[in-house]
This record gives sequence, structure tokens and C-alpha cells, in this order.
Amino acid sequence: MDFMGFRGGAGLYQSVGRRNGHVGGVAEVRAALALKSHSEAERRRRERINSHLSTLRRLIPNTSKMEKAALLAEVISQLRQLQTAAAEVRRRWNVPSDIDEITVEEGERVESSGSSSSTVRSIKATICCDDRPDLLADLKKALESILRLKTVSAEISTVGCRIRFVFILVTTRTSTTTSQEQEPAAGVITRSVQQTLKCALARISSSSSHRRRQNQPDFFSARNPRRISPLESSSSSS
Amino acid sequence: MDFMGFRGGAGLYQSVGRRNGHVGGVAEVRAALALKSHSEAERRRRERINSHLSTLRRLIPNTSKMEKAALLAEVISQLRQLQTAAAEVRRRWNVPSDIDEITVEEGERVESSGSSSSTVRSIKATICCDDRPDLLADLKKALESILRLKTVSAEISTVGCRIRFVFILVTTRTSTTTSQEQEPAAGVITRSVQQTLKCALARISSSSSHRRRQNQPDFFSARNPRRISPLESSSSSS
DNA sequence: AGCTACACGTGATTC
DNA sequence: TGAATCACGTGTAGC
Repeated sequence: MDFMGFRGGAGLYQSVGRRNGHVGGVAEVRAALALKSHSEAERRRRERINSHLSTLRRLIPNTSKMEKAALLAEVISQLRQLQTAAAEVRRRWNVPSDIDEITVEEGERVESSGSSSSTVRSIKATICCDDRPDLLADLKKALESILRLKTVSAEISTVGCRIRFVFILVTTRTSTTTSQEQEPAAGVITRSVQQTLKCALARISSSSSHRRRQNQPDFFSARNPRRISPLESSSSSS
Repeated sequence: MDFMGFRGGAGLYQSVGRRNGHVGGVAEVRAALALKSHSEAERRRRERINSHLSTLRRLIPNTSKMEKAALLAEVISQLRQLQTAAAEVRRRWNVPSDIDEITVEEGERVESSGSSSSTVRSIKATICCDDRPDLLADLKKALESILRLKTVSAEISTVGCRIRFVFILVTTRTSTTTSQEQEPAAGVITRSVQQTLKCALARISSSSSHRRRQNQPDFFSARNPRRISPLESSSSSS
């Protein structure tokens, strides 16, 4: 315990030299004191970290005798499982989270019922953001007027100040079907929807004086597995 | 970097002495080599731990610039929230987990419809364990024959080899209502139910050659916040 | 004997 | 400047 402090003190003593002809100079004792408080602070820091590690051991079964790295690996595994499970439950129940999110997936292609041979795509767009008046109207307008999509259904759910939409949209062919323009590829549509929604929300969040609350939402507050900067998400898996 | 190794080497050198009249003896170089591999191993260990810490930083937003202890505190907070949320969802959906569990809560007191003035208590008992044939019958028998409880309903759900029951039970007054015995307190009943179920399951698990699978269940695999040794749980909050 | 994991004190760095 | 964090090499104990 003490031999280390002693050794450190001796080393410092040699470098400083015997000023004033005696070994117990003020500089030396000051340095020794500093060194001591330094080691004590470091010990406190270690205790803090190890205390947290032991509560993690308590939180996850069968990790009592694991080494530190293995414990952290278990923590990571558990956290990943829980985060993905929570995201799945949120998705199925349409529960808003505290993180802004936009996902757009394309549905199956559907034959148009009209007389022409054109097809119609269905698109599922989910938006999670802060609520505010006329948000639904604004989003619908953006989707319908800019992208000429038809809103088949809009499922809405709010928790506190947060809101989550699930839009089911279909492409509409204008009367210019006779023109030479080809039907856009699916990826183009989803990206356009995403961009449009992103811009609409960016406009809104910049105009309003909302401040994001930092922490502790109500239910299934799990942050998403990946960091998602506000409204920059991209997920289009089926 | 090197001064530490040099200092350590010097100390060792003094203790060993100048064997064979020269400073580069075999013992010295062996010791130096051992010290070197030691420090390298320690560096690898540090890298392993820090790598896990950085993936934790990636898993939880806004922890990039946190100090180590604060990061671990955030991890603990997240894990707690997710574990309790998952337990709540499991409870509501009656999803079996991979951990044996018995909880007994007493319901509200209900006036008996009979002519006597005796009352009836309702009890909700949930059991999560490995499935096996005749398990339901065994449990029902134990509850009804030993404790003279009537099974109002039994909700059952299985995932893989795991099963979870939710029994709704009511106390039955025998024809000896006229005797001098008092109605037992609620805590006594719940404890009795718990003990009976625990014994029934212990009998089963010891007789069968089941081995608990260690890890990675299907859905909502969260272990419970508290360590629960098999069939020793106790939770009777309302 | 070696190998591994942990605790410790210390230098470097930042604020 | 002190106070705090982190990385580093080392001592030490268990297998």
C-alpha cells in the first residue's frame, strides 16, 4: 500500500534535490501531499466504476464470477436484445418513442383497377416526432400535393408530447399516363417520401420553439439500437 | 513508456544481483521478457474492456463524451427501464420467460353467494417453468386437493419448452363453516399457495431429467431485475 | 513454472 | 492552479 507512495516520493525527491540543506523541504512535502491526494482520487474513481460494474452483475444473472470484459459483453448482448424487442413492440403497437424517426417501406405492387395497364404501389411510412397542431394536415398535404400520393389510412398515436403516425399510401397516376415518362422505381419513391417528410418536419421543428426533453419518457423509452440524428433516419427493409 | 519497465527491471536486477559477473544474465533477460509479455497482456485486456465500453457508447445515445462511470450509470438506468418494461409486457401478455417464477397476488374479497355469512377471496397465481406432460393437472390437483381452492380460470401459454400459467383461484369454505376455525388471513393464503406450487414444481423438476438451457430464448428474453434462483421467487405485491 | 485478471500508483492531459 | 479523467506498467493472487 504505502511502498508505492514512498517510491514515488523518493523519485521526486531525487529530481528536486536537497534544497536548503535539509530533506524535508516545502516543495517536497507539497509534492508528496499532491501525490497522495492524486492516488486517493484515483482510488475513488476506481471504486465508483467497480460499484457500477457490480450493480450490473446484480442486474444480469449468472455474471457473478465473470471477468470484467465478459460481463460487459453480456451487458451488451442483453441491451441489444431488449432494445430490438422494445423496438419491435413499439412498431407493432405504434408507440411513439423519444427519438425522431422516419421509416418508409414499400408494400407489394397492386394492379390498378382502372382501364389502363398502369400499376399502383403501396407505401408504408411511419413518422415519430414531437406533436404540434396541424401536423397531420401538413404531412398529408406534403405527401399528396408534392408527391401525388393518396392516403389510404393514417394511424396516429400520442404519448405525452410525442406523436407517431403510420401512413399507408398508394401512388396515383395522373391523367398524363399517356406521356412517355416511365413508372419510377420503388427505391426512388421511398426516398422521395422520406425526403419530403424529412423536409416537412425540419421546417416545423425549426419554426416552433420546441426543445427536446433529454430523458426519461414513459414507456419503452429504449433508444434505438443505432444512433439516429433527428430526422436523418433511413430504414427501408420489408 | 519505457521508463516504467526500466524502473521495474532495475529493481529486479538489484534483488537478483550480478550473477556471473555481467549485467545481462539469463535470469535478467527472462524476467525482462516476462515483464514485457505481462504488460502487453494487460494492454490487450484494457483494449478488450474499452472496446466493449465504446460499443456501449454506440448503443446508448448521447454518451459519446461521458466519462466511464457516467456511461456505466446510463447503461444501468437503460437496462433497468428495459427490464421492467419487458417484465410488464410479459406479465400482460402472459409470455413465458426463461426463468422459473412464481407470483401470487390476492384479489379483492368477494361476498359469498351462499346463505352463510362467509366471504371468498380470489387469488391470482402465475407460474413460469419448463413444460411437461400433465403439468397443468398436477398443479390443479395440488391447489385444489391440498389447499381446497377452486380454479376459476387458467390461462396457459407456451414458448418452446417453456410454459406460463395464470390461475385465478377462489377459496372454498368446507361444510365445516360451522366450526370454530377462523378465516385465514390473506397473507397466509398467498404464502400457502406459493409454497404448494413451489413444492409441486420442485418435485417435478427433480424427477424429470430436464436441463435448463442457458441462454438466448426467443422473445423478451430479459432476465428479471433480481436474481431468482429456480422456484424460490417471492412476489406478492398487488 | 506460466498465464490471467484485478488493484494499485503514477504520468499525461484537460479544464 | 488543483481537480479530475484516462492509459500505462507493475505487484500480486488464483489456477
